[in-house]
Amino acid sequence: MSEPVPDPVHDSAASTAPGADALPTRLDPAAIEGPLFQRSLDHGVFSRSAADVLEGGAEPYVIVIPPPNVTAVLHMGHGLNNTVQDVLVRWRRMQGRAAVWVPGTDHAGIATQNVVERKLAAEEGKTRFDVGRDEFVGRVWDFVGETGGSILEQLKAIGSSCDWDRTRFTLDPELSRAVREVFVRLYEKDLIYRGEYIINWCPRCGTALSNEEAEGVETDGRLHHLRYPFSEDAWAAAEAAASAGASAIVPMEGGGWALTVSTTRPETMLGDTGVAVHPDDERYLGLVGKSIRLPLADRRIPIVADSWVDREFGTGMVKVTPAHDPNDFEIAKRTGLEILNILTPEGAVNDDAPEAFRGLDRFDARKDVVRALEAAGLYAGADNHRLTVPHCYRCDTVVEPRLSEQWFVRMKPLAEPALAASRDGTLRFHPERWSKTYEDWLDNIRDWCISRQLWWGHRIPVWTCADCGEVMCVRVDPTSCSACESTRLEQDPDVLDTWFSSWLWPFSVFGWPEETDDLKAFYPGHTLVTAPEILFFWVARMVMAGYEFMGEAPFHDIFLHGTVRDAQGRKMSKSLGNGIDPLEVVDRFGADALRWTVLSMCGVGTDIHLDHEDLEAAFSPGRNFANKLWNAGRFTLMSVGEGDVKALAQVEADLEATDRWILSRFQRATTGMTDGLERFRLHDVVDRAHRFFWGDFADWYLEVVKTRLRGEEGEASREAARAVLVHVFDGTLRLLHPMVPFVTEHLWDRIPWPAGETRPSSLPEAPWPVADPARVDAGAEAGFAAFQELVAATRSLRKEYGVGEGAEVSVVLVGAPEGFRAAVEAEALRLHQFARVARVDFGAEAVQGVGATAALQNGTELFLPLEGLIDLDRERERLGREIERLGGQLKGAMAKLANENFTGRAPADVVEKEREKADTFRQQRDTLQLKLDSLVAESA
RNA sequence: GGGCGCUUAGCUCAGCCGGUUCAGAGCACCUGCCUUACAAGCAGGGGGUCGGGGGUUCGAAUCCCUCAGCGCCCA
Repeated sequence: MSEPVPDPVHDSAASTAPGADALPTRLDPAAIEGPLFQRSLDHGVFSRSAADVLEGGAEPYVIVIPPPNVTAVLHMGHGLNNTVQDVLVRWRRMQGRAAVWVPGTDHAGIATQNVVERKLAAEEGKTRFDVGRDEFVGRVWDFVGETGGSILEQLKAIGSSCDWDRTRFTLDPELSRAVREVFVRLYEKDLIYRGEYIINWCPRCGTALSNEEAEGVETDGRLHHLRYPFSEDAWAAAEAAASAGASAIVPMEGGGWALTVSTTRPETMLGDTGVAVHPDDERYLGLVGKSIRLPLADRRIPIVADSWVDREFGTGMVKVTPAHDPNDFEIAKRTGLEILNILTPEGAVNDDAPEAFRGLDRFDARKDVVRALEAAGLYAGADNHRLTVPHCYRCDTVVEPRLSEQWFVRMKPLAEPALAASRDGTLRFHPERWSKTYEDWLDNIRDWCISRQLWWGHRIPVWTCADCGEVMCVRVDPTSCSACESTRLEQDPDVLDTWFSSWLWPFSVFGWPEETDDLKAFYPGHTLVTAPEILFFWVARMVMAGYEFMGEAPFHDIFLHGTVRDAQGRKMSKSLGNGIDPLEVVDRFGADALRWTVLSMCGVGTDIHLDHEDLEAAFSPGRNFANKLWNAGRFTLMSVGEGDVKALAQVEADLEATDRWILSRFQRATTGMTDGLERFRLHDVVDRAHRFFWGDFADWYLEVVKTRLRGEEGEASREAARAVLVHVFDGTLRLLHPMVPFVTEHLWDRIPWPAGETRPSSLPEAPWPVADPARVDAGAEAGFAAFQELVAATRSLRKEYGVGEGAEVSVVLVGAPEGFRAAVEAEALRLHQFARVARVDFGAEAVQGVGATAALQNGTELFLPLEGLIDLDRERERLGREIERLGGQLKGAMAKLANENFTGRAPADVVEKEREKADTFRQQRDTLQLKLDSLVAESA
């Protein structure tokens, strides 16, 4: 059930009398959020055109969304990421910027293909090869058409104010054209090349991966020691080496000698084509050039020297498997060793290996090889060994290093400007420390393997002529060979890494390579918001692409937020089942609650812990805040009432001290929050908002004006209070709107407006407050702080001695400074309201009699006569404790002031402050000491 | 092995360039309140020698060194 959303400005038929009419006592987010969001969409509040910038002169503010996978389901990581972006965008929009937040999705090659392959297997028992490439790709499109992009709808539920008309998909024709253009340009510049190298291969996905996609996982493994017998011609050299102390060389039982090599992957020995030692390793010098007989395979392989070998590791001799290890591959290239691939693409032993092992999965082969070596007396045991094993980042299968022909991007030239941008401050990371990680990666950049043996993605635009072998990389599909005009052309079957399209996102979404108005208006963008996990995958590469194709960085501020974890600190994941569904949170607590909760935990560089088993505990702070705001709004609207409200300027003369106080506090909140947003300190922003709205506005100001609003203090006072209330509440809603957009907008719609003042079209379009220095009133703040202290001290004493909350008391203030006395007299009514003080007396000397005493900061003795209620011993004890505490403070301050080093070296204002502190401590202590003395005297 | 970060109240975290009554918030806890905006609330309260040690300084939770524990990234 949703109540109709009044729309005083856009909808001429709407009620012309906004107000608190029948707001329920509790906020019902489900009733307001959907309709409000729809209204903003209907009025195009989130949309900006290039003309706004190019013709209207608006200053742009651009964020491109980290595109979620097209098949993804919204999780809390998205919830956090998009809340942060939305806060920034809504804030800048209110500041008058042409704010454009571009949404969209990523085709996610491997992930999406996996989903459809599994579906195909489950529903029809078929593989993609059974249905064929065209049919399969068609089915992926069908699947994406049905469920793809639903994550974008889910983003709307949390209030994401994207420019939804600009929604893009990395496989859209325009974006695909950008990918193709980039490929051809880089190819023409010789920055893309094809070559045979060891790449990371996922046997389950059946494709190459980039280095970044192979995630190292620390694993407890075994380091196996294998014995390779020397060929007969090497026995003499082996014996010499052994007697020279080479412990890795041992005599064989049946005669002859063997060496020892160590490996964590024994099955790879089937593909060994050599053994390497360090050229400077004197132990093995005589062996280089000799050969061994590779067990099981019964091949003769040479011993070579290569300086890559680490003399200290293991025996200092390493087996060389060029087709299955990147370092070994390099050794082989340098030393001319043969390259022998012994694994199939699925990770099983192939027919180039000894027959006994063919067809075995790599892990079974590992066991069998060990067994066979054992049987041959060539296994020398194993040690426990901790190692890092690469896993496929999509399916977690152990990645196999594999020799294969793939396409690569030469990264070094692209990395240079991206590196310089960080070093010279063009790019600013928040938190700053990530710049180091970014720079380190770019500094040690390696070429990027971009081809994937998949069907879902951008197909590599390279054709080979079957007749003459000509290779063509072209922007438009060729029909005949450019060299021999043959029409027998074959396109490279592979597709490109998904990141090869997302690295273009900041400009491809605006129509590049066309020179569009959008591109002119909205490139470069401003802020990128993401998690550190994709710093290399995406952020660094976007910067590179930005410089290469647009000549400048795609954004300048990079905000990296933490990871959402469960209560035990584990990353939320499907497999652990510890995830939180943001939509469930929205249903139960509202989008505002979700947003506020997440933001309040968004400390700089910290992860966010949420208990998936107790959503109530996790999200109640946000819900409670939104509800508090709701109720403060209800009260404000009800007490301001229906009649005309004056503008602040009209009640200037009638402003009271508390009005000046809240206005001053509001200026400080505005300054603080704006500053926090500029510095990406969202936790601070939330904290300041909370302190101002709840601590100042709701707890004190709303209470203070109650009697005035009821007209108990005259019409002028009432009108001033109403004007201030409306003014400050309007400003408060504006300050809070980026964080909690729904509850603020619902309330703001109902605020009465002073006649003659222009009302903004809607809260999302209302100008962000700018602090007015003229309204900062230190005197009013100090005065009200003293009043608050008096109230708190009185309440505390009342509680301490169990005075019932309803019971009235009188207080005596002894030694009150003149200004304070006047202020207290002026606020007598409020003192009654806050602390049930029925009567205040002022005295010059300590009052005799039974009661409780506290010393205020200005030295005033607060005395609460409590005849019959007070326990004198308790009061003496309490005063003693207080005196002792103050004495300690005083002693500390005095010691500092007595220290010439302090008075001489510390800044004058610090010394002065210390002097004031000492005076205050002394005054407070003396006040209480006098009181204690009199109590002691009395009981004596 | 290299790099980055963390360790502050029972829990999650603030505390930015060293100096606001010997450290703050939320949650949790204790006590009292359904006071006509709000019990998703109000009022009051307990709880921390800021991981250990050393140093710089007039002054350190804050800067430096070191040790211990934890986490992340890269090889």
